[in-house]
Amino acid sequence: MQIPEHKLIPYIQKWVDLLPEEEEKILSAFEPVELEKKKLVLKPGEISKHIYFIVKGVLRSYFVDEKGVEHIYQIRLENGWIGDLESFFSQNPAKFYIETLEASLVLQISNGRLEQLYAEVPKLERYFRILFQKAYINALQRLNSTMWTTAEERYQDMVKENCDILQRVPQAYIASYLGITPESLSRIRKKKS
Amino acid sequence: MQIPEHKLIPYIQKWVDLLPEEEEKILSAFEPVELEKKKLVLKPGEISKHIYFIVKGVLRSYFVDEKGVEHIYQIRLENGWIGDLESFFSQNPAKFYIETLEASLVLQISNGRLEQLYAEVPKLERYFRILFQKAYINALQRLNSTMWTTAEERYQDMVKENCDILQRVPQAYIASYLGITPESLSRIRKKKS
DNA sequence: GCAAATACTTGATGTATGTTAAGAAAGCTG
DNA sequence: CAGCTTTCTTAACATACATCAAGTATTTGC
Repeated sequence: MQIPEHKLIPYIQKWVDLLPEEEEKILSAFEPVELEKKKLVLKPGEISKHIYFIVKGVLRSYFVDEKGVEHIYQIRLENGWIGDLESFFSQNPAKFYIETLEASLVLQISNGRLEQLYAEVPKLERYFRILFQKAYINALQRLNSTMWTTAEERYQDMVKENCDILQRVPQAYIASYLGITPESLSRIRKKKS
Repeated sequence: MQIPEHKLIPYIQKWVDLLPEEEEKILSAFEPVELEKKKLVLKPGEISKHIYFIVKGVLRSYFVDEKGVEHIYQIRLENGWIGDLESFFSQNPAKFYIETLEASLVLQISNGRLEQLYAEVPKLERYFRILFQKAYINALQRLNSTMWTTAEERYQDMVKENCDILQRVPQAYIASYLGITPESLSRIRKKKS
């Protein structure tokens, strides 16, 4: 399959300069995959084989608690990465589902191939170091706001940032992502207007 | 100052193999600093100059909200890293305080020196890539438990893990770290016994 | 070893958000 | 566009945790 147009390389170049041959090596390590809407690419108990760079579409990761309630912990759009990192890097059974919310196109890479790629293009360690650094800082900020602000403030922040997610995913998913019930989010939205 | 005994190198070697000369380069980049108890090493508004590897002692990072309430978001012990990463890496004004809770000994490194060290010892990119990867996975787990379990469960989990923090820091700090008030933690503890 | 400061506990009451249940609105599909 | 399904809203009531206020225990400094 011809790799469709995407921004993987520009997004890496934001942080590290690549030689043409390095770009080549990176591109050939990723495999494009088209996914229909509502497609599960990972289920709890499986060993996560891939992480995914999203070229087009929306994916979420979530788990289901003992009562059968879904809890979404990530929603990612174009040019974002998604995966169950714990399972992918440690090759332990996954704890999460990963699923498309729209028909999507992703570039996937396996754990083994990524390790090989690190050896071929050491600069990539730097790229992923910076990526995880930023992801970590982000996760801590989200943790702070979850612990120390109301759901209402968290929702208003999302609105203020004009977050694309709001336009693209059902409200119940946004509620779960914010850590509240759909009923609560509905009430919050009512209050504002 | 002679560098006191510490486990920085063994902790790095857990993830990457170092040549003797690489160990040398790393060691010479870090500066040991002794800190008294309750010493602030960073205040909001300052640009964070260093990150710290803790040889001995306990440090916390926290912020103070508009009402003057402290919110602790990290407590770190021996062989852990602490810093305001956002400020350190972006050289933006810090949002957090960082403070010792005991007399402590840390190894500090500046942003510029760390970049230089990455150039001298590229393997370090790999070490920090893995470190941030794990920190990120951890932060997401903490986020999950904060959103979707009760404070009581979170506290009991800490007890079950036999977390060293419980023995070493005042209860009010643990409450804040768990995202609740000291009064609530006191009641949770009462219930159990 | 005593006073003062700090840390922890307890109780009464308030509030944000959850739960349950039902109905209204919107989106799909033939 | 009719009917079915999914999503969203609304209301009454429940609950975990916060807040405020006071009292008790523990630590610290002289």
